[in-house]
Amino acid sequence: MSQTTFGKGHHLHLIDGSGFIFRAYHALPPLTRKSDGLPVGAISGFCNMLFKMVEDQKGSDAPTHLAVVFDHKGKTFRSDIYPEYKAHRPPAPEDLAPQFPITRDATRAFNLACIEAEGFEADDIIATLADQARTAGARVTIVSSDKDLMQMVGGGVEMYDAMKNRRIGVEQVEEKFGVGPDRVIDVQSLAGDSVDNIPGAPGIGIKTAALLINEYGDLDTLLERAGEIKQPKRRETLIEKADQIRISRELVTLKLDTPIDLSFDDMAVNAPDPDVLLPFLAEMEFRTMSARIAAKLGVDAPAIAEPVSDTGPSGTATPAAQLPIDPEKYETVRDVDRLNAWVQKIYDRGYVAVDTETTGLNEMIVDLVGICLSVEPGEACYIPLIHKEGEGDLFGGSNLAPNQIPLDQALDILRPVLQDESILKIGQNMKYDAKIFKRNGIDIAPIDDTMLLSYALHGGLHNHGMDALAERYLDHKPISIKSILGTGKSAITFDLVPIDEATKYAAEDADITLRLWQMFKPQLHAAKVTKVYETLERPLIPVLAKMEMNGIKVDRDHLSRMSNSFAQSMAGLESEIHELAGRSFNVGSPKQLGEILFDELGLEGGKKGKTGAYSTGVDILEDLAAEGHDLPARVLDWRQMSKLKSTYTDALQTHINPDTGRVHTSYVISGASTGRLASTDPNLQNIPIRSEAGRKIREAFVAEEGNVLLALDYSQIELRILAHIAKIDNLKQAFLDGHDIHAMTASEMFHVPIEGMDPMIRRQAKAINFGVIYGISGFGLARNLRIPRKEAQAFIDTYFERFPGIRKYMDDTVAFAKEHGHVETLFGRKIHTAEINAKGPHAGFAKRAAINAPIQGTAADVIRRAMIQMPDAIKNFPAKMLLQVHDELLFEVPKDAVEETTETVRKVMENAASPVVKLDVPLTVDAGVGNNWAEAH
DNA sequence: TGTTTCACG
DNA sequence: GACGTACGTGAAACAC
Repeated sequence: MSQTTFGKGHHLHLIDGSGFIFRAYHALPPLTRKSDGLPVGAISGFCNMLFKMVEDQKGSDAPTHLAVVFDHKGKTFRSDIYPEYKAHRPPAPEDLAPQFPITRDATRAFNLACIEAEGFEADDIIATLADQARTAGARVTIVSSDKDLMQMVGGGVEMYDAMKNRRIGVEQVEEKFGVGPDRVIDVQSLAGDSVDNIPGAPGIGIKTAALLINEYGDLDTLLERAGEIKQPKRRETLIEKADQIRISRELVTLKLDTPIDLSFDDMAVNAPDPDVLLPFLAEMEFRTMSARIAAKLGVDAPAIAEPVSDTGPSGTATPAAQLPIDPEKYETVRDVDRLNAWVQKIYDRGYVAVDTETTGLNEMIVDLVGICLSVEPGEACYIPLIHKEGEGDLFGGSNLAPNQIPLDQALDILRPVLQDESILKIGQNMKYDAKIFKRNGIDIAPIDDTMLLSYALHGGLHNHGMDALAERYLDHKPISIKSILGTGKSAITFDLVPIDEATKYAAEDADITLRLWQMFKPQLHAAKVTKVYETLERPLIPVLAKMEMNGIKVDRDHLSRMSNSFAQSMAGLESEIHELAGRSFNVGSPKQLGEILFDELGLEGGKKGKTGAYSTGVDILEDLAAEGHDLPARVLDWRQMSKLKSTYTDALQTHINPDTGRVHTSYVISGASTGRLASTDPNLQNIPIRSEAGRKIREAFVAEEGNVLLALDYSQIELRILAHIAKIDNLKQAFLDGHDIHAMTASEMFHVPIEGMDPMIRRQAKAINFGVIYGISGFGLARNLRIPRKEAQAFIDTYFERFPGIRKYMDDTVAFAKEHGHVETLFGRKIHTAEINAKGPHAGFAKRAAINAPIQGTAADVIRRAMIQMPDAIKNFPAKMLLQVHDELLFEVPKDAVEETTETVRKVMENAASPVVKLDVPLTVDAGVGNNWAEAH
């Protein structure tokens, strides 16, 4: 490619290299070079991003020119203007600093231009180049998410946020700043920036700034005419702080004349030179990346010394993801001979990745369509079993496609190996496949689950679905199921997919699963989460599978009667509401309701929310109702009925399985970052109980004839765990003595006797106790108790005085999170806290989550342990475990076995923490029995 | 598809 | 006095 003159027709990419590095550092788990322990996580992420940029941009939109721009170390000219500029920035983390210079080497190794300039920030260089390129008539894409660069957008310059995969044009800038790119500087000068320590005008944020600029045209005019502003506070601020605002403008204005010693021709895109790039990657010991990039460049991967570590049970596994993923290479197994050959491969290897394909997502209903296997990366097969083809007959049935092994015959061949104790079966979300196999007469065991491996390793960092894992850890985007099945009404089921196409999709899943397993399994030990995975995750799979298949009986008629009654009440309320409003409208629309309440009826309690819509949540409506307004009170009643009807009485009926007559939920083991389970389709963990009307819904959950429902729940488990973890002696003692913990708290705080205590006082103490678990704040407590914020803060201060251990626990936990990037439960479960070092409003959020996680997570671990022991503990009883609701287990038991079951289950639950953790407080369990779930509570 | 509201622990 | 805050979930309806 010959470059003569840079300009029209060219496309320049300017990459914010420093931004890339920080994002890579914070987004990825720490990684060190095996040979000498050099931290290389950020470098690895940086290289991956560079490579991705180069690879992704090969289309017509490809850059013709590209430069990676870095911040130069040391002070910039902005510090001379304003010494406080970025003065509060902490130094880079210790394990990041040594990686900075190497990222420059990496850039050059990829054959990309690398620019930095002393005394200037990367943003200035980017701005200067973008401006010059724009003038020359070229297109420019700035790869960065830094809002300071938004002033450059327009006239052929766009930004691209690589993390969010989002282009930022003039429209997006207007969204963010409320003004066009040409006025961004003005708005920033007024709003300032706490992160960079740009003062701006105190009391004025982006919203107000945009308002002012839009009204007066530009900053100079605004400052000139500041005296005309109506609001006294604003007027004074703008007059008094005019100099400060002008300094802020200097700080936020990017330089368009930064000295740059490269020409555009130096930035022309050229392919990397394998002889330069691969030795660099080898030096970094990036094994997987070297292999992948070598493959892309069409050369052999360099040899890198194998680290001394076990890669799996056989110890001879191919390193994960070394081969490119090529769906064309997978085999379709169509006859018994080939299937037997695969079984032999499995025995030779000792483990196999397995994936089932079905006609849908509901494991209790769907049919098994096919099975995929993989024993080695890149080598996988699909065994189609009941694929259909042709037009089908008049009854909607279709003909079985030819050349498929009959279902039963295939299962008979696979059964021995799938049940073989010496063969490990690996799956992604194995609970699903285990249930499918169980319904087809196969008890698959032993098993490993890549979803749960990832959960144990990376809990809190990201979700653990296969697509996310493949993209993040294998840098591969799997074929989407939507592209195979279509969407919406025209979607088909998997048995209707042509077998050739099905093979590519399905076998790829098994291939990916195997690669993920080869990557994750050896990491458990180093991450110190082997125990977590082996005792809290993996053994839960069969327990939950059994519970879910048990299901719970639901009385359809009861629900149906309630639906009718709710419908009637709602109709009555609706006409009342319309009359009060003076016109008819959709009561279910928060937007319309807000307009009626605040615009048409003129009630107080204005706007909020980022969309600008009125907020009409319970809090607001209750306040209005308390002031004596009828309409909001009626709406609250209507809302409650609408919720109960749509979410429960109506929806639950549709979840009754026609074969079993019962409702089967599905628990997501890796759903909650803390270790809690999540229940879906339907969610049986949020069945109403707090309100009288809602409670009736629990009556529909019933026991089979001759049986009763038995509910056992931990009493105050989170507060007990808090007392233990934070070492609060008087709290511990109260639990040991069996005292009313909220009354005792109130007594300690307000010096009132427990006997004859005012219920209001106890209520407040209770709110504080719960608040502590959630990472208390004056604001939150004030809102919860509906008291002034000052009072709430005073309560909290008193609380911390009386229980100083709590303060220490909170501070220590946040400090631990900041240092390690995660917090831990008493059982060693790690909950990563990626945002903990974030700035701005994010920070408070992350802190509270970090404070809460060890408490909520330890409680979750305890009940997991109880559940895992349960099948063995009750194996001689005719009892069935049906549901888990965070601190409660629900059983279905024949009437005559209730007492012995209760005592056995109670014992297991109360002792579930030991012997691993010896709690200083006893765990106690309350039990209830009844013909339905409401009675059992 | 994202937002709002509300059900639970 | 800038911003927005109790922690963890899932589902349904509305609005775009």
